[in-house]
Amino acid sequence: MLNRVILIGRLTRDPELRYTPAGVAVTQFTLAVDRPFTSQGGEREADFIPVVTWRQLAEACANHLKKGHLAAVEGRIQIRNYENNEGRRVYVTEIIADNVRFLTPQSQSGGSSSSNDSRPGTGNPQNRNNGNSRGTNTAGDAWGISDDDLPF
Amino acid sequence: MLNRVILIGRLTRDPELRYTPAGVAVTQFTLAVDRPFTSQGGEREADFIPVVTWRQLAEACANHLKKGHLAAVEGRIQIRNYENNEGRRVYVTEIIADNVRFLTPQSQSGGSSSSNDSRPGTGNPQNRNNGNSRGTNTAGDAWGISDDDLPF
Amino acid sequence: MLNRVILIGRLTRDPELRYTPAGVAVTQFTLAVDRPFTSQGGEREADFIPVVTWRQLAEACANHLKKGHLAAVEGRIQIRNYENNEGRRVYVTEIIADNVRFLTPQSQSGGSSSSNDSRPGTGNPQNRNNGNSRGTNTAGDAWGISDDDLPF
Amino acid sequence: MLNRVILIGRLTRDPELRYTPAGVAVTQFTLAVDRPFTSQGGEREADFIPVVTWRQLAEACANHLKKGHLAAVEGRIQIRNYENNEGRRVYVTEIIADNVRFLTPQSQSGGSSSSNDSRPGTGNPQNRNNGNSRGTNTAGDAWGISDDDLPF
DNA sequence: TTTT
DNA sequence: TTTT
Repeated sequence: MLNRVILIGRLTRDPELRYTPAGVAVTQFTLAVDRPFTSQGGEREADFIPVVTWRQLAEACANHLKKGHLAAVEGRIQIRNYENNEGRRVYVTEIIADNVRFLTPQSQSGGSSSSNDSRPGTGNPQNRNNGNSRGTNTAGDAWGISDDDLPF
Repeated sequence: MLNRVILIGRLTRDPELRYTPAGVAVTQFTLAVDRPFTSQGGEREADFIPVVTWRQLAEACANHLKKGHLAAVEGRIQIRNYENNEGRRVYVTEIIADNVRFLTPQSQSGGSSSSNDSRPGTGNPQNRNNGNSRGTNTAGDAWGISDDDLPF
Repeated sequence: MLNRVILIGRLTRDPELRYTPAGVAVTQFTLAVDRPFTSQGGEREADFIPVVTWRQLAEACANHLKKGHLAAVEGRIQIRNYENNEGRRVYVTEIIADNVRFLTPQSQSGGSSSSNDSRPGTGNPQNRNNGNSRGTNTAGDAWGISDDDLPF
Repeated sequence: MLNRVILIGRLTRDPELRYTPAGVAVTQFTLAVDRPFTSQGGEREADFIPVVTWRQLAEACANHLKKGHLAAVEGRIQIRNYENNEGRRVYVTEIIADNVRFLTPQSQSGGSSSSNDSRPGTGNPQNRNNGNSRGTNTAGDAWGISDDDLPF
C-alpha cells in the first residue's frame, strides 16, 4: 500500500542504457550505500543496491551519471522474477526510481531529473524510442527486463 | 550514505521469533505490499518484502503481529549473503526495521514499537536473552542469520 | 532538490473540501501525529500537521476520511505565505500530499488513493471541475489558498 | 505514529550553534529546497525549511556546514510554540534532524554525521556541555528553544 | 529575510 | 563482482 525508498550512494560503474523490444529506454546501475555502522567482524560496510530507471529518467541518468558519482535516488522496492538460461526462477530485488538527483557537480548539465511520465499508452511521444535503430541485440532482456516490467 | 525505506503492507504469515547463538532476539516476517498500478499483462500485483527486526522490537513484533495484520515498517535495505547447503553463495535483500507500527487494532496491546537500542556491547541488559533456555536448534542460522548480522 | 515526507496519524476533524476560483478541488485536514517520546515536562505529545490535497485526491479524501480516522500521507513540505486581513504576512507550513492511504477500515470504500495528475494545462479533464456550480463563496481563499498555489 | 522527512537542499547561511541553559548544544540552519516544478505565475521556486539539530550532531553541523553547502537531512517535523516578546503565541514548524549528510566535498572532514544519542538523563557525558563557560546570553532561548524542547 |  |  505504501512503498518508498530514498538512497544516497555512489555508482559502482557507468550506468547501462538499453531499450525494450518496444523501444522504451531503461537504465540500470548499482549504488554503493555505506552502512551506518561499521561491522565489528570486518564484514562488508556497504550495500550494493540495483536501481532501474525508465524513459526520460533513464536517458537523463545515462547522460549525466558516471562511475563514482554521488546520486540520490527516490523510488520503490520491486521484486522481479524471471527464468534464467538454466531454467531456474531467479528473484531480483531492485529500486524502481522515479526521481534521481545528480549530486556530483557536472560540467555541462542541469544536475537532476525526475520522472513524471504518464502511464504506458497515454502518449508521451518523446519517450518512445523507435528502438529499431538499435537492433534487438541491445534490448533489455539481457537483464531479464521486458516490456511487461514497465512501471507507472 | 543514506538508506531509508518506509513500507505499509500486510503480513503473509505469523512472524517468526528466533534467537542468535548469543541469545539475541530476531524476528522475520514478510510484508505483502500492493503495487501502485495494476499490471496490464496479468502479472503479480504485490511485492513480498522480507523484514527483519532485532531485540525488543523483535519481541514486540512477535507478540503483536499476526498473519494478515497491517503494519508500517521503517528501516533500511540490506543485502546479506551466506553460503547455502549446496555451497552456493546466496544473496538476500531484506529490510532491517528500526520502527514498526501496528495498524491492525489489537485487543490488549499498545499498538506500535520503535527501536532505540544502543550498539552491541553497550549493555542494555533487558535485550540480552540468555538463549540457552531455547537451545541452539532454534537459533537464527536457520535463515542464515548469525550474530555477525547484528545491526545498530 | 529532494523533499519527501511520510506521516501516519489521525484526523483531528472531518476534511474540508473547497474549490479554487478556477474550480479545482482542494481539501485540507490536520493529522495528529504522536511524538516518538513522551516529554518529561508534561508538554504536548503530538504534532498537529496540516495536509493539503488537490484534484481527485482531494475528492477521495473528502469522501473517505472522517475525524479520528487513521491515515498515511506521503508528500512534500511547502511553505506558503499570504497577507492576512490585518495586512500582516503569514507563513504557513503544510504537507502537499500526493498519496494518501486510508488505514481505518471503511464500509463502502476501496481504502486508498494516490495522485498521478499531469501538470496544469496538460488536459486531464475529469479533474477540472466547472466550479461555477459552487459559487465563489466556497472558494479556497478562505484559507488563503488560490489557484497560484496549484502544485504538480 | 510515524513522522519522517528527508530533504536535500542548500544552507541559506552558516549554521548557528548555541547552548541551552543546561549546556546542551543546538544548531539551527535553513535549507533552501528547490520545488519540483516551476511556478507559472513567477512565484517562489524554493522552500526555506528550518532545521534543528542537537548534541553531537549539532556540533558536527556547526563544524562542517557553511552557507551554500549542499546537505541531506533526515528527521521529523515538529511544531513548537512559544510566547514572543509581545506576549503572542508563535508557532514554528521545524525539522528535528537525526541524520545529516554533508554533500559538499570538504577539505578536512569526514563528510557526514548521524545522531544516536540516548535519551536525556541516560548519561552520554561528552554531549553535556557545562554551558557556564558560554554565559546565558548565548543560550538557545534567543530562538525560543529551551531544554524542554530536547528531543530523543 | 534567504541557497546554487 | 563493486563506489569514495
